[in-house]
Amino acid sequence: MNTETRPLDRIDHEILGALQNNARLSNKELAASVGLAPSSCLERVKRLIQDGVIRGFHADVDPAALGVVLEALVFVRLGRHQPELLEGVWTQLAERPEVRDLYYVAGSHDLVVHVAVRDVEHLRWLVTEQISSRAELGQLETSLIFRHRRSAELPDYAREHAPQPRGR
Amino acid sequence: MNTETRPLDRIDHEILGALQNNARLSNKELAASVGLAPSSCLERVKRLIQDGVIRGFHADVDPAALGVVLEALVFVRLGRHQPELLEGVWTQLAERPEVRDLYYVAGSHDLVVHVAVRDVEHLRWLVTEQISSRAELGQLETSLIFRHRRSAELPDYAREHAPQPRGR
DNA sequence: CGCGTCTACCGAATTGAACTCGGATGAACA
DNA sequence: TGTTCATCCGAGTTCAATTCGGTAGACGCG
Repeated sequence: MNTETRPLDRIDHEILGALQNNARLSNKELAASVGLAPSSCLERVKRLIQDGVIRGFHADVDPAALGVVLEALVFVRLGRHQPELLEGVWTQLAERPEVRDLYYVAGSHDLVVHVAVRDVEHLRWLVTEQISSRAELGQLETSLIFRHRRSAELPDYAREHAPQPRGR
Repeated sequence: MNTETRPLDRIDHEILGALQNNARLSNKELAASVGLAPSSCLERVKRLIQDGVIRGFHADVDPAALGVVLEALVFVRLGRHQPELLEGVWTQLAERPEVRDLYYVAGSHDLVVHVAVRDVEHLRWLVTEQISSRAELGQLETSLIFRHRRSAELPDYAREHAPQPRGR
């Protein structure tokens, strides 16, 4: 997606910024905030979704309300660097509900896994039974998360150089 | 928030699950999927927001469309462990637009910072000028992110033990 | 047990937004 | 300077969101 499509203009970037902060903005409000008629604004939003620029809309829920009392980062070093091995581990980890974020990185670790668990025993089980056994002999380190903050909005480096809106 | 409030029942959990995956579900569809009338469903969603269980709704935008060509994890070890020092570093980092996630963790690192940058030079600048200078002489390691996956939905450990819906 | 209260439910009615569509406008290009 | 085309607008229609009055179980208490 997002291939062979017209570059985003200033208004598109404003729409993306607004929807990252509040995905429930009504189309009417959104249109007003970017200076378009509702019909025109709706067209743009649909196009952004269609083109894959907007991947989805998600509610941000308090983990504590769901019984998540513990989160951790698990740093994994794989034994041998076989691309096929990585693919398998990646897929299996990505499917686990406890995994909130999965990073494949360069450097002294290979994988960084952000997990949300029920309690300490659950964490122990997850790390030893589910991760360690698949990580093929690599080093493994688990760090409890004391505090975590996630930003809603991505930086927009393309905004400044965006072309002027077309049309009338 | 979310203090001194009735525990969530089965239907609340279903609502939370649905909205995490698609925050733009119409209230009518949502109501149908959880087996409530639209008016009753709307009441519940409002209450969940009011109680802070739902913290917000966010569009998930493709970073590439915003000119993000590089992401990295920066592992920071602070020099001395003074709570006040941490507070200052935390706040300053959290305010930087490049920072997508900020973790304060136990273990061999203190801070893990997920950043999204324009290019390599931008990353160098961010790490040396903005992070290193504030980290008070700690060790610092930067790992490029080759691949990243984020799950939309949190695991729900409270769901199974949730009380039955009340009312009629 | 029987009563009162309370909470969550529903459904009808109203408001308002979402969405469609025909026509106009200005930019780009030849 | 004429043609093309994407984007815009606004009126009209459809349909969802929201309000509100009334009801039915659950619960606590006498």
